[in-house]
Amino acid sequence: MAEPYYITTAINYPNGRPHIGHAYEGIAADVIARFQRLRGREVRFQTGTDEHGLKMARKAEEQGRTPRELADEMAGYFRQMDEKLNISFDRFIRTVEPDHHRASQAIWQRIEEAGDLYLDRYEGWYSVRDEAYYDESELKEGEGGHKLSPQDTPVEWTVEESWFFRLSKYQERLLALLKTPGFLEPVSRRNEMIAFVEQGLRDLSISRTSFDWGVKVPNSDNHVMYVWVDALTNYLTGLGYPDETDNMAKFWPADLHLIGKDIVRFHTIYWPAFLMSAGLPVPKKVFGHGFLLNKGQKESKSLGNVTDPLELAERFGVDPLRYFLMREVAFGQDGSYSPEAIVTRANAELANSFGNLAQRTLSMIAKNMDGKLEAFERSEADKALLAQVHDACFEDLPNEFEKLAFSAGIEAWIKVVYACNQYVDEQAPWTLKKTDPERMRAVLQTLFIAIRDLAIAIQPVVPTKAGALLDQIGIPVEARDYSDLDDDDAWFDRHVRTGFNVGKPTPIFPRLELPETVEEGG
RNA sequence: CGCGGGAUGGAGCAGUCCGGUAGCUCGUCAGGCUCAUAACCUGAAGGUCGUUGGUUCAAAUCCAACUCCCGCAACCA
Repeated sequence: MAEPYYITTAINYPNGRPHIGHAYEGIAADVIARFQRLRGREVRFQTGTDEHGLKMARKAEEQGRTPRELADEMAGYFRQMDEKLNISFDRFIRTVEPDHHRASQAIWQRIEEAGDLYLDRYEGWYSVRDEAYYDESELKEGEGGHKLSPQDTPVEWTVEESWFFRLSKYQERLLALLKTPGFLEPVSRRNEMIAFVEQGLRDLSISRTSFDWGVKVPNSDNHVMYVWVDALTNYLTGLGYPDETDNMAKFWPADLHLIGKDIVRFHTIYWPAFLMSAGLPVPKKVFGHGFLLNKGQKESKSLGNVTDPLELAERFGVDPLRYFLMREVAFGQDGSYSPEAIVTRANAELANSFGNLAQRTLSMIAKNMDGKLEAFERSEADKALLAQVHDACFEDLPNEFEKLAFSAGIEAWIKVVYACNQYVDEQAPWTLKKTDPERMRAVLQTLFIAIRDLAIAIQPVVPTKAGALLDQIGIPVEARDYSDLDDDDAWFDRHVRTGFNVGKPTPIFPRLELPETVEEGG
């Protein structure tokens, strides 16, 4: 029975179009999902959009339309991006969907039944932008005597009736959870959250009466839920909560919530507390990845350096873009990207090293062996190379990916690609062709085996291209799992027996051109 | 005393948690090969790992202090 694996991205707030950060998170989650599938696990992968809240309501108002109209349009862009980037989600959830309202209300009621809610009046300085209240002592004096939040956002004195969640009650349990190795990664984020909890937790205001674009609080119709209560619940909605579905039994608690570093607090403090209160298990792991910087600068509309991820995918190809993002940046840390960097990385590793390895090998087989494979004797050098390839593909890359160290995993993989090219050079099959054709065939077939392993291993990162290569070398779709890497080349014997023919290859990873540099005007 | 991240050969980074010959890619220079996507392979030059002090037989890695850079208003992972 396949072991289940449930992974989620944060659901995206669609008050603008998707940007590179959304693409990054989606791609990373997709790589994990595909990786776990190749490991033989039964994967459920959920992503989507978080459409409630004041900011959406205001944005819609500005545009003279209903929040729902805005949400429909924007959610469409996000979904379109996911499809374009080959994000293999099982469910794209929208928080406006009826089952989500039902789930949110259900968890609310559980929390209420646990005695963790109370109605109170909330008076305080509220920042619309932050969607948060601040204590008088936290405020700063802005220009003209206006009060500002610690983030320098304007605050207004607001009085409203609000439901409160007894967050303080869970302080000790949360602390224990945060200290559980592996629950929150990377570790730098963990220390931050522990410090936050140790400061002491205050009860959380979790409903609003000032607007109505959200999930209605049960039996309290003038209240809508604080966006985070409803947003976080999406992870349960998709499994059928509150019904006791097969999916709930199989996939909850989630194996991994993949999120940006800015929302770690919501996922590792509020969310577990809500779950504890509702009597549900907490997620096994939360990972807060870093941000992508555009040549070292954060992207922003005001700087005018916002990149449309679809445009990047269009320009460089989906798989090269995916490869770049996973390879270039140490996952968990901030990273930087630029067209130059994408082109350099993709050309050096995908085109020149891996793509060209496949191309030179397959075309020699096609030309010098009529594309036919045969049983062959392996020399020490052949065995050594294949052992190295096997280790990288079957051990190193999977081990690193399991730790979410994508860059390190791909590095192990590309190292062995280099080793293959080195082997080609040392063996010089073009010379063997004249001096020792049998040996030449052994060399080329050794490479053929290596290429198959390499292509299987890299599938999560470049699924389309790896798939195309595997097609070229005749590996059936059902024989491309990681477990197939360990079949003692039974597949190769099959290939020989069935008389598989290697056709004239076409390059899988063409070199990319650097687009005309557009000089910014002075 | 706001919070956090960073400082490693020309550029971009890994290594720092669990001290022990400083590693990768790009670039540069020299050479090899010609099967292949003007691709591939080999070798070389180039770093007192931000500063100062401490712990240690030994510090990029641990401790203390300091300097500089970048995020933390909006759009926004």
